[in-house]
Amino acid sequence: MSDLIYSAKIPEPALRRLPWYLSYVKLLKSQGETIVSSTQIAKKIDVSASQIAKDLSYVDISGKTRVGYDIDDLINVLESFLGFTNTHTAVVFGVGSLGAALLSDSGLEQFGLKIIAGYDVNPAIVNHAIHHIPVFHSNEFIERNKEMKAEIGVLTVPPGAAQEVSEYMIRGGVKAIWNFTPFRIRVPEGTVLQNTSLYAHLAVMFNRLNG
Amino acid sequence: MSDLIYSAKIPEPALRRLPWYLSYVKLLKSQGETIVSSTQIAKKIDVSASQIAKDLSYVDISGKTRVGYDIDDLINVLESFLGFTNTHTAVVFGVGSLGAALLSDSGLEQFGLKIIAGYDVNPAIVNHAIHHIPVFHSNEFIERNKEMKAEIGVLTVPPGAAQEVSEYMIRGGVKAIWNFTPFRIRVPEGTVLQNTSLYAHLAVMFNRLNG
DNA sequence: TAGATTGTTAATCGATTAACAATC
DNA sequence: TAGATTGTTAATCGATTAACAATC
Repeated sequence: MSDLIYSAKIPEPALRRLPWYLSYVKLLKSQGETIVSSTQIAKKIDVSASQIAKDLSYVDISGKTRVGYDIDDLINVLESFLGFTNTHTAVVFGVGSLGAALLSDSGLEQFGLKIIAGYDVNPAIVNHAIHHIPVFHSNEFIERNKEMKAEIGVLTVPPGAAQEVSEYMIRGGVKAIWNFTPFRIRVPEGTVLQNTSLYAHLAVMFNRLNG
Repeated sequence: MSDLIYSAKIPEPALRRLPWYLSYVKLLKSQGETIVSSTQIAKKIDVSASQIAKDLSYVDISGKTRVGYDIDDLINVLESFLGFTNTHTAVVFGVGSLGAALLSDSGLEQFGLKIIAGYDVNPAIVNHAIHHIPVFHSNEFIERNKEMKAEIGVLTVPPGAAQEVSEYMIRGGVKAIWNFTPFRIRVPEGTVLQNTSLYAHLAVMFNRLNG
C-alpha cells in the first residue's frame, strides 16, 4: 500500500532513452510536423517500436490509435518528466578545463541546470568570473551556500580529491553529485549520485574498435 | 568454431566499471601500496566483491589466493585492456564551448585520445589554434583527413546537424563516433558509436532527485 | 469494415548475485 | 592445519523483445 503503486519507477536505461525521443520530435517540430507515431520514431533512431511504446508507458501521455502522438504534447510531457522545465541550482567544484567549459555552456541552463558559482583553490582563477559566473575559493563554500543553497554539486576535481570534496559538498547542503571524475565516490543514502566519466566512455569505444 | 571462444566479449556494464577499479588502485599505488584484494576494493568503492571478481575474469590477470592482486600488474593490465596505452587519433567537429574544452583537456591524451584537429564553420574560429591544435573549416575535412587519418570523430555540433555531420565524418574515414549531442544518430554496421549526452545524465539525476 | 496504431502481457535474454570449490 | 582469498558455476533478478488485444 505504498505510493509506488501510482508511480512505477522507471528503469534507468529507459530514462536515458527518453531524451533521444525528445530530441527527435523537437527536430520534427522544427520541420513543421505536428503528429508522430512510435513506429516512425523507431525507424529513424534505431530503437525498436515496442521499446519506445514501453518507455513512453512510464510517462503520462496517451497517443491516438491509428494516428500517433501530438508532437507539442509529447515535447511538453517529456521535458517536464525529465525535469528540464524546472530550474535546479548547481555549483561546480574544480574549475579546470572541463569545469570552466561547464560554466560557459549555456546549453545546460536550457535543460534546467543553472550553475550559480564555481569553487576552486587555484589563486589564478579564484575571485574572477567565467561567463558571468563567480568563482570563489573552496574554503568559502559552506558559508556561502547557506544563502545560495545550491542543490547539485558538479565534481570536476582531480580524482585523488574526489571523495573528500564530495563529502565537503554534501556537508554544505548539496543533494546530488554529478561526478565527472573517473573515481567511484561513495555517498550517503539519500544523496543522488550521477557518474559521467568521459574516460569510461572512451574505454568502451576503444574496446569496440578493436573487437 | 569462431574465435569468440578465445575472447568472450565483455558486457558493456562490466567494461564501464573497470575504470573505477583502475582509478582506485592508482590511488592506492600513490599511497605506496603494492597489493590489493578484491574484497578491499569492494568495500571502498561500493561494488560487490563477486561482481569485481566476475569483471576481472574478463581481463587477463590472475590474483594470488589469500593475498590478492599485484597493484602494478593490475594497473598495467587494466590500462592496456581499456586501450589507454594506445594512441587513438581524433578530430572534433563543432568547436563551441564543449568542443573547445575537449581540445583543451590534456587529460584525454593521457587516456589514449589524441585530438589532432578541430573543424567548424564559424569564421571567427576557423584557422585559429586552440591549445596548439589547429581548427579548420569543415569543408576541408575529407581532403585533409586523407593524410591525417583520424580514427575517431568527436561530435559536438548542434543536434539538428548531428546526423548529417556524422555521415560526413564517416565518408572522411572515421571508424568511430563519440556523440556528445542529445540526438540519437544512426551509423552503418561496423562503425562504432559511443553516446555521451550530458543532458541524458542530467535527466537521470533530476528524476532521482524528485523520486 | 479493414488496417494501422497504441499499449499491455507473456516470453526471452542477459547481467547480477549468491553459493561454493579450489588454492595457498 | 585453518583461514582468507580467487574465480567459477548456478540461481536470481530485471530489462528487452515479441505477441497480441484494444481501439479508432
